Amino acid sequence: MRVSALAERTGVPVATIKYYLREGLLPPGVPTSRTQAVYDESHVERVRLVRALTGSAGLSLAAVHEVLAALDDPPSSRHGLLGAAQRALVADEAQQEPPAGVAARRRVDELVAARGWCDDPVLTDRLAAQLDDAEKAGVPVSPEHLTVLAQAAEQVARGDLATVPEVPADAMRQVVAGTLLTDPVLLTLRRLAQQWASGGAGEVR
Amino acid sequence: MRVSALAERTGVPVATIKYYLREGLLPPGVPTSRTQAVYDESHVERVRLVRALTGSAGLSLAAVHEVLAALDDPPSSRHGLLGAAQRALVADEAQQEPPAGVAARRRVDELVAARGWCDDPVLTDRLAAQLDDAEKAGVPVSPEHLTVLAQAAEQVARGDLATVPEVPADAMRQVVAGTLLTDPVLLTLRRLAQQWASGGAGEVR
DNA sequence: ATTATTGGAGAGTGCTACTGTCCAATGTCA
DNA sequence: TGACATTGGACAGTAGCACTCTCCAATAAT
Repeated sequence: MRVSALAERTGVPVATIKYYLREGLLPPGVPTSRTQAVYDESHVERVRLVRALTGSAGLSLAAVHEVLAALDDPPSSRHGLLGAAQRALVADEAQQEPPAGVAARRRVDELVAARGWCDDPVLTDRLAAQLDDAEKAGVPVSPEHLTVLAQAAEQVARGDLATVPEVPADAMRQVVAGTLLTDPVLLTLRRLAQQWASGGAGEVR
Repeated sequence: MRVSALAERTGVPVATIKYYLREGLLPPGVPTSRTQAVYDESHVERVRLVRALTGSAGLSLAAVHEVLAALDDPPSSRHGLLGAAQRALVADEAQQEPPAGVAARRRVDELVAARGWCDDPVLTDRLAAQLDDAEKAGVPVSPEHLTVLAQAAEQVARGDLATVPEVPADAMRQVVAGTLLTDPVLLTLRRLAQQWASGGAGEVR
């Protein structure tokens, strides 16, 4: 398969594929001469993955790059696999957060302790900053509301882990790409469920 | 309060506030002369809301504009309020989705029917497109997984509605801004819960 | 009277994700 | 064999977004 065929299979313009190759998002094809190379199914999948991650998942190409690096270097043991997957997920858009208030920090620490979660500093910092943001915007998150969200998150997480296959490389793909791609799904479901919970069909126009 | 004071109160540069004024994200202050106007607390809140929505919630300024328009025009009756809030939420980033496969469409229809949800065409279309995206990326969402997500979404939605105050304007703010700002919170909680569900502290570095 | 600030307007910036153009080397088909 | 299309590689150009800068005459503060 040459570039034009790859472009046709994926629906992505040749110019864009060349760009992805240059940026290292796509491994080079196998050269058959000085000005020719062939691509295979793995390239098709990779392009589709990139498109899905930048599309509905909304990642930047830089974030996609990190995710792909993690997927290409899966730990051989099953132990530590989820840790690696987590690191890839957590780093996906590591915006440096401002300090985050002390009050928010304490609430997060209490939540983590109450639920018996482990205290990942990156994630808890981020969470504290997000709660701070909401508070500053005049829409504070009540402890009860936060608890409900946390319970739902646990339910989701259990469901996520139930789908993980045995093979490490597949497991990585499933956890990392699966989580990133179902993030928007979860948010859409939330809106649908809000309509349902608010009394349903009558409200919708 | 003049611009410089507003800037100091919110931590946003004067130039940016001028920009927001120009773009209509911030209502003009009350002019006291030809080259002077005063701003009040509502302006401070508005700036903070805009920053929160573009920050952790990740909305574009165009999306923020739509959300603010909805907040500034709350329906007087409690009936239809949630409908209006929903419309604002749903339109927040109305990327026009490609057709979305027939299979995905049917799965969504079945899910909506099974759970007794109402069939908002915009949301169900979006959901179908997202499932399609995941499938094309090689990370299909199993029916069981989707069901788990839907159940969690219902739980979240019930919690969301429990926090809604009586006053329509406040209710709008709470539902619309609250949902948008807790979207990222929910996703962060999901990652924390995944670490917890995967065996916890041992996995984390 | 002097200095700082204001609203308003327009131009300029930096970043991201492409997109277009050009090239000589190579492949494809007549 | 020749005409034409395609390829990899390099670089410049573009569009959109969210600011940011500069300028201005008219105030406001001291």
